[in-house]
Amino acid sequence: MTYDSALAALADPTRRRVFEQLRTGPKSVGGIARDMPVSRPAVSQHLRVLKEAGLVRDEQDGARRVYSIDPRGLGPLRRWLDQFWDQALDAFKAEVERPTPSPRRRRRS
Amino acid sequence: MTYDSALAALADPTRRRVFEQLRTGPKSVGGIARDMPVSRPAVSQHLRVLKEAGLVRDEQDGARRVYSIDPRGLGPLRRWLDQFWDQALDAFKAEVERPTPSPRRRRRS
DNA sequence: CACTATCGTAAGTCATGACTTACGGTAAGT
DNA sequence: ACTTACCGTAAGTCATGACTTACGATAGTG
Repeated sequence: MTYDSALAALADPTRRRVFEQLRTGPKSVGGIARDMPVSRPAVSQHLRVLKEAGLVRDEQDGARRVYSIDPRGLGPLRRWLDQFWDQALDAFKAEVERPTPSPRRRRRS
Repeated sequence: MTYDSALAALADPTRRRVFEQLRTGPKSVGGIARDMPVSRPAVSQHLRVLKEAGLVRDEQDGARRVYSIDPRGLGPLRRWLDQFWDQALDAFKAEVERPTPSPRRRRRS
């Protein structure tokens, strides 16, 4: 739900690959696992983490279960990153534009 | 350097807290560790990971070592997130607005 | 020089989590 | 009803990594 669970979920490379497979559209569990080097239960577990992080949604379709990206899931992470980016840029700018080299003592040539 | 190392680096809560402490400006290792529940060597190790991910820079200042955020470090992650955001939204939109199975959709926003 | 402050690294411990196989449960086809 | 396809969960294994303490190296101070 928050940006930290999204970060934790997207940190693992395998899980991120699962997530990226949904970028083109909804997909079933078996369809995802077919293009991956891990077992199907592993994919299920990754999807569980992604779902708990609010990044994907699931929908029953007969015997299959179709997963798709929940676009709102990336919102918090995006906002956190943006805010962070702005503040970091400001601090960096202030650091660069500083006229006098340093208020530190000791500088006797 | 790339978005995956940035994701891995920012996934850990403690390391993210170290990173967030630099948001207000440069800080020394001891200064960071003073506001954290872990030891100073732990902070050093976290800073090492952050540095290898290109998220922070370090500068020697006497006996101290001052760390600051490298604004360019968040670039790849931001770009990846944006691209992902757009594509996911398009796929989601096409999925919702589907009166008939539409073939493809190009970017719009 | 002796002493202190600041920091990085090495080594070892320990919990977390990413896999596997095995199993049970539901839906569709014959 | 039987068989097949699809999927989630449980349990167990094993590597990764986040800590700790101990130590050494360097810079400033008296």
